Amino acid sequence: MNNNLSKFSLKHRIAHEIRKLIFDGKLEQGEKITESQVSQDLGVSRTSVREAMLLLELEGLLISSPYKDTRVATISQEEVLELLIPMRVHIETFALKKGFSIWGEGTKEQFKNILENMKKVVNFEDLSTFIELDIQFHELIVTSSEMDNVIRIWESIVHRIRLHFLYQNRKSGTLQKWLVDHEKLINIFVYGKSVDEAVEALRKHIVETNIPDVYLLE
Amino acid sequence: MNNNLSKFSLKHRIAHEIRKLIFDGKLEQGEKITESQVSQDLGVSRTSVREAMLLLELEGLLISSPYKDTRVATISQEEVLELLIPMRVHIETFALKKGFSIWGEGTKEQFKNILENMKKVVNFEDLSTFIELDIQFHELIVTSSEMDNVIRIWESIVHRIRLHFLYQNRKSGTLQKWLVDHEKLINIFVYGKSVDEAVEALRKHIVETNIPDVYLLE
DNA sequence: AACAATCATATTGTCGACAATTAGACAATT
DNA sequence: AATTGTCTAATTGTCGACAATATGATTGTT
Repeated sequence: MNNNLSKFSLKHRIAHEIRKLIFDGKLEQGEKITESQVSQDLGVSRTSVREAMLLLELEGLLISSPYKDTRVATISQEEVLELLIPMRVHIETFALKKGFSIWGEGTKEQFKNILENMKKVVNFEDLSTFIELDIQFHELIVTSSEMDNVIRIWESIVHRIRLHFLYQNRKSGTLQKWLVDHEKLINIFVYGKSVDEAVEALRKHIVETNIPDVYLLE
Repeated sequence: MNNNLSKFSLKHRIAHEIRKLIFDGKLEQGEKITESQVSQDLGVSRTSVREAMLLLELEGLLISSPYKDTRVATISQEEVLELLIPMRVHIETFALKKGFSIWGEGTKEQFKNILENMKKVVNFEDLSTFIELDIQFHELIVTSSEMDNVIRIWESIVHRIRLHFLYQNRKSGTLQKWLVDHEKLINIFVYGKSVDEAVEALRKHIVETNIPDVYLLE
């Protein structure tokens, strides 16, 4: 736990560490995770780990029942495609509607920065980092709406979607396409004038990047 | 904390108690709530109260920032009407689609039981109890889908909607109308054959009971 | 061998104590 | 008078220890 640039409380930093283990594949679906082990590994007390794991449970990343062991969640494709992604679309378009007109130059710069960073990593086919940037991008949409609470709800579903996405291990070569997609979107956000156009573009972006073609045909 | 018919862990029972305080108006919007006070009042340790309050924070019922005091959330009508209720509609209709065809007699009995209980309290104009039954009704829709996780997401938004609803202090005399509404709905659930019909009826029910007429006109 | 009762171990649940941080009262400085 | 610094009280954050529970191994009985 060298991560003491604390701005977040310990439980949040621990939760972040565990999330990273899961997203990096160090912890697999259904694998057991115990409080004391994490506690030892990170050199913090079990109480803090408990609170972190409670957070993760409510994000749907961990599953636990009283006195039984805690495990990394398994993801149901049905749930992700039919429930979580539509909810995510609703949350992010809501945030965009509220935020679009109040964005200052600072926010627009942040969008452009994320895009620049994406361009930097696209050639390395570093999916993990790219996904991290994608999350940053969507998180910015949510937080810049300045609607408190929305970020909380967003977090309660987005990590599960991300996990589903990772387990799909997509074929390589799609990063370039994905980058172009983000570039178009950010241009509409930064230079566009119409909220409705931005909202529609975002909706399309989320659906197309998350739902496999085969599923859309049904 | 006489509530030791434990089937739920202590933190869940404590969270339930605090929720009750809020829904019964004993704790008002923006009012401060401290861990040690609750801990003393209920005769449990602060650790358990902390975990309970973390749950409530993630349900949007409490607000806290590091080392600062914790307070009962204030509710934004905009958020409830434009974000939470549409999300709720999506969650419950999803659950209904998944559950409708697998419901056994037991589930149908439970729906009928809830309706009977509603009939018993309708004449007392006991809004609080009626809302409790309404929650039970909708919770049954969600849990009987047998999709794990859905209940978790549902809980992360429904309590906030309920709070908004309570603060509206509606005029009396509406309970009878509300009962009839539930009766129709449950009949469609129990005796109806078409999922689509049930889904559409549920959607209509949620929107109509939660969104004031004035808002719909816009 | 099959089955049930008992026990051991691993893990989570709960607790009280101490540490860190904040906000407000009060004092010192300009 | 306004500002700045210092103390104090209230509150949240973190910790290690002990209690309760579930699971699987072991033993005993048929």
